[in-house]
Amino acid sequence: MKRPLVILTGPTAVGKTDLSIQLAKKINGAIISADSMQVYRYMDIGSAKVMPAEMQGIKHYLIDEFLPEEEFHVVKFQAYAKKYLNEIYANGQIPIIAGGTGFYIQALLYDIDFTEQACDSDYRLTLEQLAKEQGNEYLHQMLSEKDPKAAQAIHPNNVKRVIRALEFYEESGGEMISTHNEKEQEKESPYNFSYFVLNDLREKVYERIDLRVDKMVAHGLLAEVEHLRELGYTKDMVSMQGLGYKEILSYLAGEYSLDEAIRILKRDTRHFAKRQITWFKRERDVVWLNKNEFVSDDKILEFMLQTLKNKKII
RNA sequence: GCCUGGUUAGCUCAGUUGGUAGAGCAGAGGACUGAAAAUCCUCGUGUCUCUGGUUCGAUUCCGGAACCAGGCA
Repeated sequence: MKRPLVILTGPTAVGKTDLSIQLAKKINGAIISADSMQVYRYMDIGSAKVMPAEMQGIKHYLIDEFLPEEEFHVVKFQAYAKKYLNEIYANGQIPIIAGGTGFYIQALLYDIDFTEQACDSDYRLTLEQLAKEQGNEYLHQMLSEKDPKAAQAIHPNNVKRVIRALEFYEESGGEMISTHNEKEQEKESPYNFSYFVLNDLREKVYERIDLRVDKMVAHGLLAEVEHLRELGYTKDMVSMQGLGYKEILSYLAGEYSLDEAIRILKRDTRHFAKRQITWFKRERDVVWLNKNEFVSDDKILEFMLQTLKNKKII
């Protein structure tokens, strides 16, 4: 018998947080956040983090669990989420994965195999150096010789991904990432799940993003970023590459005006929302919740509950 | 009222020595399996303000009109 799992995701600023809490209250759920930025402490405003006051007594995991200088990534997410999942099942509750990081959700839902590999950062650094000195094509050529399929799939300019493929080959002792991915792609989920994607008309999503950025600024985004800077956090850290942090950091460094920083932040957040939607479109077995097709938020919740009952998740 | 400059893609503007046009931004689509709020790829037909004239042919040259900006009164 597969264990139950509820997923609630969607593009940034559609209203996932509130709905996830409403749902958790109805089904005796506990929430695991699938958000690559809300895991970090001190990053509240810019990440639009769920604050304790909003939680209404619902237990939230993977919020505020890491420091901004720590590296968080899919593999860690998967490991922690699996651990918390067991805890939630043991409590007789239903887990709700809520958050907008599609890659994290995928890793957990299909239990993708990230084989233990020594994180040999020396090799990565060497490759990065090579790319800089010899050019992207050179690195891509290297990949062609080791894993032609991967080379075909990855654009030469996508250096990050070319490096990862080479790294994989090196550290797995000659296994190709392309065949590994093919295998993983065919996996079936070990869970009895419902994958909800909350969405709205594009223009509405964009409007809400613009509004939310203005609110963030009004509520002290600048002070928050200044504080992080004082604590010694810099732009090269993964956490500081989050939307709202990198732009304000650039502004504080004098790279451009505040107005410009805000303009760029809004624009890049819109682009991000679009990418999220693209990701979810590609995922299998997704249930879309288009806000414009419901008369009220209550109806969305009702629909979700019905879907969960039909699938015998609740 | 006069003078000067402008009016070209949703926006900012290039450009065509006369053969119906192209960048940036915005926008759209896509990829993604140990950085994912990251990283990367693809996509540009629009009464070239209107109206006369010259011309085989005008968005491009000439005249007039309208609107916008600045200057002078």
